[in-house]
Amino acid sequence: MSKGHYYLSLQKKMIFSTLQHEISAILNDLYSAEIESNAIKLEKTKDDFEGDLTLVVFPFLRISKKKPEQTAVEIGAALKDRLDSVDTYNIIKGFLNISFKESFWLQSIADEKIDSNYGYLKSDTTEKPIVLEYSSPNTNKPLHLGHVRNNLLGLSLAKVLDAAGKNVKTVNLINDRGIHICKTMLAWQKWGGGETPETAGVKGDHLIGKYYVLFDQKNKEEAAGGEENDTVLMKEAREMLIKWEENDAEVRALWQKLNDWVLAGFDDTYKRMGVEFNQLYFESQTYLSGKDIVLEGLKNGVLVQDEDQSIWIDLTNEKLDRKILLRSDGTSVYMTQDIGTAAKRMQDFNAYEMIYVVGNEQNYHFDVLKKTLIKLGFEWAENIKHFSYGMVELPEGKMKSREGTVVDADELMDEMKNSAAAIAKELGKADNLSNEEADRLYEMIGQAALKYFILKVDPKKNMMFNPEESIDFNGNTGPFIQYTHARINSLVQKAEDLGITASNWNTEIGLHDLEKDLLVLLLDLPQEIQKAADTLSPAIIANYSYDIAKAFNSMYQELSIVKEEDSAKQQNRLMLCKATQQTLTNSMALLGIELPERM
RNA sequence: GGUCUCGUAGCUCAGCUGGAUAGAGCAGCAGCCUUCUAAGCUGCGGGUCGCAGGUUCGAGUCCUGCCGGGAUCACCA
Repeated sequence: MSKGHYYLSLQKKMIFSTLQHEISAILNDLYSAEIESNAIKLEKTKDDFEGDLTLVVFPFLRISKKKPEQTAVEIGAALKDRLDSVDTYNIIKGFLNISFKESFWLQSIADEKIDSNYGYLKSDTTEKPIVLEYSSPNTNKPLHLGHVRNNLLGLSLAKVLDAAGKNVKTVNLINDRGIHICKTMLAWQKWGGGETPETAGVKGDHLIGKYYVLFDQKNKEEAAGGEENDTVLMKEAREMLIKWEENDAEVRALWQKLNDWVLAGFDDTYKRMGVEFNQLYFESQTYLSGKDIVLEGLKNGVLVQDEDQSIWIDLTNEKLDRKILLRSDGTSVYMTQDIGTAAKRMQDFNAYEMIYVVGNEQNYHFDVLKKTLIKLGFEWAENIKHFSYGMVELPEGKMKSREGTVVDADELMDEMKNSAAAIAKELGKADNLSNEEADRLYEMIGQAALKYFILKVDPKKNMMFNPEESIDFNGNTGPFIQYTHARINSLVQKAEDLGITASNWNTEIGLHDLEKDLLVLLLDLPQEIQKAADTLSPAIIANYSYDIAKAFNSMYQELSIVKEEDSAKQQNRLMLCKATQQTLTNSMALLGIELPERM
């Protein structure tokens, strides 16, 4: 299913399928062998060799019964004979490198409409949606670097899937209840002195985070090295939780007030990152769900009950373990809740597929969840996908809230912005900008730096976040791509000022190698989006964008537009610049990154 | 201990699902701004792809074993 041709854009598809078809016919002609045309593999020719596409002939030696070189010569000659678009070919060992005519490439890009929709498929909203859950924070502390990776991945995945023509719905399940909230409530009540985000002058989530830490400190003091669960404070917190569950008016009011502060704080952070959801779920409303399903499963004999009345699923035959679903006292656990919310969400959206963006430390949990749901008879659970991403590590090791090594999301974004401002001032980039324009620009650059730094890494892998490297805006970074865009913008502007305009490609003239490299790359956007959607990897888009920026800058360095004397060439070059600008805009938008006109 | 996962240049990462001489960025060194933005471009140095076997025309990529790092295996969430 994931054959090479599967990912291709219309243009590339035509090139590939035509070639495959012709090669298949040639093999039949020359060696009377029947080979399915889509079984013929073509790949991009490596940079070190001349050519556009390469056919590896080794697999055909069995049917040609000839040496690799000779087989390649025969196929190459026949191909040139049959296809007008083929310019030349060369053979190195068993590799047949095929070059197309420049006019063919120019015609290919002329046939693509490179506008703000280039590369994007229209989403079919009548299709059953893919429901994408991400973020899913606890309301007892502000968002940190780990959440940032989650949020950025979720944000980008939603855009990538949408661009690939999927109907995507995003949801956020907010963990707003439980013992951790009661701890902060208690701490605020005891030592807060009525402090609010307004009086304290801090965001609500940060204020609450302070009390969560304070509770921990006070509790440690009380325990004095002993059992931290046996303190009076912990007892009070547990009592508060019980009151909460009993709907005690006073406790509920306090809980509501503090949660609202936190959620308002999250909203600011989300807005700044560009994170949005189609629907929010709150655990305070869903935490009881799942129980009915479990009891039903027990009745059906899918689940087992121990002597102490606790209910379990036995997955030892699935290479997993036994897992508890209802405690002996009849209360539910995390898994129970997840079973319930999955079923609810399935109903709410009539989902085709449900994707959970959750860190890889929960691989086992989702394995169990999925298999349990399937055993319980929910066929749709086959379409549950745990998008498991790696942890973010710091140079000094893992983030530990107790050791104060947690990187706060808001502070991080501020630092990125400040770095952008400092560098811009040093380089004199902002001299002609108003204060507001400059401020917007620094924010845009800071965001790009952070987002790109995190999204360019394969999501499955653990990644290292080095603060010093993250504020380096040279090389393979978001600001580098933004800079490329700003350069093009300025260039196009300049050309227009000089009366140089272009709205069509001249397909019958020559192309410089540097122009052709860029042009061919631009034609890849649709297939890169498909690939990113299929593999759920924004990193593919990031690396592709970088390749474009690099190819452009190389060309920019060598070839001038305003000085070009051949006006047909000049127009093509201008067209190429505009196409590059648009392609970069479209690809970076999938990462939630905006590109400035100037910088 | 069981299961999963990762190991590519000094550092951070790519490597198109098995193809050619393994590539970028950062860091280091050397060049390029009176000419479209030098947050740029060009070049140099830097590798036993953790180790050992296997599969085949061909392995960084697939299989097995070992070494090393990480995660997970709660009547926590």
